[in-house]
Amino acid sequence: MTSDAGHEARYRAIAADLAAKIRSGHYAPGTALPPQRELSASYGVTLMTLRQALRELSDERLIVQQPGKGTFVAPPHLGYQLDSLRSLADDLRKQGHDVRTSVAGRAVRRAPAHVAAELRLRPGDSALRLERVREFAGRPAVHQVSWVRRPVADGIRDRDFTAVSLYTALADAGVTVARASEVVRPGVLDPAAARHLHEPEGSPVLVSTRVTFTLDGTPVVADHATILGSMMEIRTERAATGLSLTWGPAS
Amino acid sequence: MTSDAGHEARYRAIAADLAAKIRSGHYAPGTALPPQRELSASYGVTLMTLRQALRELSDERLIVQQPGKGTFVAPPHLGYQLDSLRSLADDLRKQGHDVRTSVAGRAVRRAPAHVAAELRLRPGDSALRLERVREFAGRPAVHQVSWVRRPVADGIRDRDFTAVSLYTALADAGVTVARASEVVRPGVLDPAAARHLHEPEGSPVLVSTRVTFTLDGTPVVADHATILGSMMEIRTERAATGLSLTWGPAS
DNA sequence: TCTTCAGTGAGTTCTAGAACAGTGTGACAC
DNA sequence: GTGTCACACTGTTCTAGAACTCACTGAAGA
Repeated sequence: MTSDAGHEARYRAIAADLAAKIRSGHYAPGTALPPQRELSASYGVTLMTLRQALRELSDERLIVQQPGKGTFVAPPHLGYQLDSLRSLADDLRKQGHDVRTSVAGRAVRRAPAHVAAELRLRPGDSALRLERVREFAGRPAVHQVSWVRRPVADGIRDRDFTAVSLYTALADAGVTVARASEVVRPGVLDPAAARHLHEPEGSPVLVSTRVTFTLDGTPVVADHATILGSMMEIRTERAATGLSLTWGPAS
Repeated sequence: MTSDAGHEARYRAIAADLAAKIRSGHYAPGTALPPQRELSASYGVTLMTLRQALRELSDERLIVQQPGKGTFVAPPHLGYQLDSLRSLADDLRKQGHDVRTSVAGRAVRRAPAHVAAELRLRPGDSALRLERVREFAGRPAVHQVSWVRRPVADGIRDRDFTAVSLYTALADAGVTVARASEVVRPGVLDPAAARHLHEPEGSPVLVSTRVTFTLDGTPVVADHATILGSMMEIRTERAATGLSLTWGPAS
């Protein structure tokens, strides 16, 4: 059958449904899902089909299966594919996660020295400062301050950044992003970011500093992100065929 | 079923056999494997079981499946391109830095539960525990505990690990490393590692957990490294062409 | 000559069970 | 009390098919 809604496989539909229930909190992190036989009965499919759905969720690290014990909901899962040039929020949404962005500040002002250096500005030049907080699973997870070089900034300063990613706005303004350079360091939560992230000072965090370049090598965006260690981790898969790097769940 | 060598799953045995045939050149890169129905018949298993074996190989990126066309052996030769599988120390040495290794412990003992899970050992199985401290620029920077699966461990336990990297020792012992999976989290320095690293407890660190696999998908090494944040950072370069990831000294 | 369309063979999804392997519990014997 | 064992419950592996989609090919029709 599979004749109903388009041509999506049954197990994919089940996986999507379970994923939605996990993300909505219907199945809370740490709790056990119903037994596989029970789930397969309630979805009206075979154990094998249900297990294929669970495998999808397991690949996405949404669940953890333990022989003899049960299937448990993993801690909140963030997956940010860094091997593309997509923005963080775009990537998360592509995976179906609900990520909310709130704008804590937006203003054109003089860039501080270290930003001016990253964007190769003259001292005293102004740029667009965009301060955002990313919420995942109802909890603030990332505090991000982005500086955008002018005149690019003037074309995007009035966009609604709660609904549109910075990368999308840049693309709409005709700016093509070619490459990005990022440095990630461990750190502890400082007072300024702690206010936005509602986590005690001194908590382990990842501090990401990223500069994004256009095709002609001009730096257009300088990013400084504080990422809660309790919410995110970095995963790499290295093989002879290549390398992939992912932000993922803190487990 | 599974009556012969222990209780290895049938599909794993088939995956290992196919992987060996691919490695030996019996199935050359770029060529098509026999159809699934033919393979399932020749192995005397169901299509579902054979497909589970193929899924393993697909996860290892040894094969590429194309609906309507066939199953093809992935192009690259996997034995020699270990550049992307360099160890952390090798990575730094290639950048011209002087890295010293001291061995703080070496013993065969029962693997703790989380290690046994990562290496797919039976509870109670023993493995080689190798504890090393990496010094960089004259200061201890990384505390690393590696567990090596037996019988591989028996072939390398007497090597001088202050002079030879674990990966090199594995290669000398005839163990070909195919891929590695690594997770990096931010953390704060715990008392045990603080003793080796001469840094105050609570300092920001990166905690790396890595599992390294052979060609047939067997996990051989489970690594747990504590990396001082004041000494090390992660750098990524992203472009349309690909991704590179390097460890580097904090600047 | 060009288009269409049925046939063939490939991978993919699914059914309806059965048996196996860890994990925990509770009854029973000591 | 304490140890042991049977049993129930969990995830895991496997069988023997059947029907599906996708890619290609070649013959029939326009």
